Amino acid sequence: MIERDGVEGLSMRKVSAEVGLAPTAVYWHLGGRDELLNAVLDEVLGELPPIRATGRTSRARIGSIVRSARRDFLEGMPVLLLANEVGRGDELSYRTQLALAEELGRAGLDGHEAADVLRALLFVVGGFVMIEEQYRTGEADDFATAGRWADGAAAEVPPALRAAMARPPDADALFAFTLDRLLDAVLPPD
Amino acid sequence: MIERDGVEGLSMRKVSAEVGLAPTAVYWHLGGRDELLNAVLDEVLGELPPIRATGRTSRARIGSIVRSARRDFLEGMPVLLLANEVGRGDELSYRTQLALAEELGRAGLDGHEAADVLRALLFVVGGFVMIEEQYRTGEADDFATAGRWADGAAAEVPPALRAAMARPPDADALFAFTLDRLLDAVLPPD
DNA sequence: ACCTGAACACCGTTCAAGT
DNA sequence: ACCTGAACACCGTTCAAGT
Repeated sequence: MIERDGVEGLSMRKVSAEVGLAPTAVYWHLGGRDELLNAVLDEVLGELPPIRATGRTSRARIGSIVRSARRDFLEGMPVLLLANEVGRGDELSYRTQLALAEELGRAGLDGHEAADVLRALLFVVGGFVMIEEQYRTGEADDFATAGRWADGAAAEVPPALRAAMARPPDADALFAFTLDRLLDAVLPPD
Repeated sequence: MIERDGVEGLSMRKVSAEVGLAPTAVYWHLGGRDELLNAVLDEVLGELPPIRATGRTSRARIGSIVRSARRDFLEGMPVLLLANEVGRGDELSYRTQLALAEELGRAGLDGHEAADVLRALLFVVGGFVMIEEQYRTGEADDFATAGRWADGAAAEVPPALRAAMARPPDADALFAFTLDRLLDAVLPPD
């Protein structure tokens, strides 16, 4: 039901109808909507497959973890939104945190700095995914600022940049670009 | 009302009561909830002050724009959530886009690559802000994975990193770290 | 132990009717 | 042109009552 209509599309009354009970029966079993959502999330979290890095260099392996985290989040958006709604978003990323920590250790990073790198990567993934979801959810005219860039405004801006901003962003390419540059700046050389 | 209770705390019936009319009167004037929200957003967008960069080097100026964008978003979270709800999140960042474009041009970037850099910075800011909001909204036990890091699990991970991950993240420091590294990798030298 | 029905306090929205 | 009242189809939740 959450997969189909999102978290906000799940109602106690619909759930109980699907199960063939009165709405109030669910309250006896679980307590309320919040408890139901948490119970669903518990179930989902228990079934997540382990994360495996691919690649030879540790940079490649770290990149593969981050990329697959993004893919997993994008494919399981309803679950991510559910986790965020009940305030347990970080639990969903725990497996990724572990895999990254292991690989960052192998890359020679440790302590405070390694934690910063790990979290920077995680925040960037999470941020991209949530913004991409905003774009996906919106209508066709969602990319409203494109028109303004195409118009003659912004005289101080170089025209080639203006033209590039008038085209909608390619989220995949933008993510690859950002991740690449960030890894450049954040991993030890070699 | 949105400032106080968030977008989801605004209801047609409360609004109309505040104004001293029947709920249905609002429908005659505006059309519905969606139109009301868009009208509010229009008003807010019209009153935004211009963005001014500070600093001598173009790197400093770009950094200042990005930092003040984050500050503005964090201070005006209800407005950001409103803009996202009605699918106009990018309009809220248009002033920042303009300021960045101008400054990136001055830094010698143009065209496709400049657009990538601009959007990478924007996505990172937006992503951080939205994730920080998730943390702010949650309960005290929200940082649930801290406990797991403190526990003995994750044997493959260096202990100093494990200890660092057991402490909750400092969003300000993490953002400064991420922005600094990203600017290193993304701006032309000098 | 498990379930129901009635009830309360909410929603967004439509529409015929009033002035 | 502007507003109201009644109504419809929803919510989450509580609680006394049933078996």
